[in-house]
Amino acid sequence: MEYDPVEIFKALSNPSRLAILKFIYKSGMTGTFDGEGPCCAQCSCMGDVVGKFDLAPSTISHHTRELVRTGLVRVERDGQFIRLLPNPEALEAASAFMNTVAESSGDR
Amino acid sequence: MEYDPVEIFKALSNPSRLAILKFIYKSGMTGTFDGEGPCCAQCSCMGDVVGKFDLAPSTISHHTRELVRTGLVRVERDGQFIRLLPNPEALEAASAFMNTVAESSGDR
DNA sequence: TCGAAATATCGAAGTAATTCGAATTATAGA
DNA sequence: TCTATAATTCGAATTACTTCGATATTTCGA
Repeated sequence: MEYDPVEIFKALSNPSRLAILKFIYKSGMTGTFDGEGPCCAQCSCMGDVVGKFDLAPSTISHHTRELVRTGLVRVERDGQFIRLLPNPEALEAASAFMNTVAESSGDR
Repeated sequence: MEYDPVEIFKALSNPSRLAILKFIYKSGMTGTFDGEGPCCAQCSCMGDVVGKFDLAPSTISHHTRELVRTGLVRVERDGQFIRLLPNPEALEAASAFMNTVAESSGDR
């Protein structure tokens, strides 16, 4: 998959969405369901995010869709639940883009 | 100076503003006036940017102000001209922030 | 000091983003 | 199959962003 830096920056430029992203990333990336959490112990699902933030479920869903659309987050259906998984590759791609611009200034 | 990642991401999330930033960065960062360009040969001034993009001067001015406000660009007055200088430190700060989030996922 | 050039500020129009509540779809389990 | 739970979609209200043209400010040079 290829990542669009502008779309990634836009996704990260909203404080709510950035907080949601950080929460999903902290929740881990193994994606292994073991039945210990509402959906799993190594990742978060929609309900976890809804419970964590003071935002309507529809708003969480909208922000999450943006995170998925830009590649920052991946989803897996797990029965009733939607597992949200970090995709650090997208962040790394945007970070690399920034470094390229920084270096184009002659900063070495 | 400290940099606000969210404000930097917002500044980078507009295609016009990102293009202006890239132009300023490519124009260099020495900030040494030698009289060879409209304002200088190692950097760009407002007029250079206005001449490069198909946007009204007031729009360029507004975007530049955002870039300066977030720390991505520095300005120096040079007589009639305003020199625009890259500040890669701000980009590096935002890039480092992204890497921290990426690493919080367990990606090592 | 006066005019021209560079840049900034202001106000307005159009567009996009954020958020919500209500209604809808999808799935698991009784 | 019916119900409860999880999540999404839709429509609307509010706010923010982008861009412009017109006007104002700053500075150089005649």
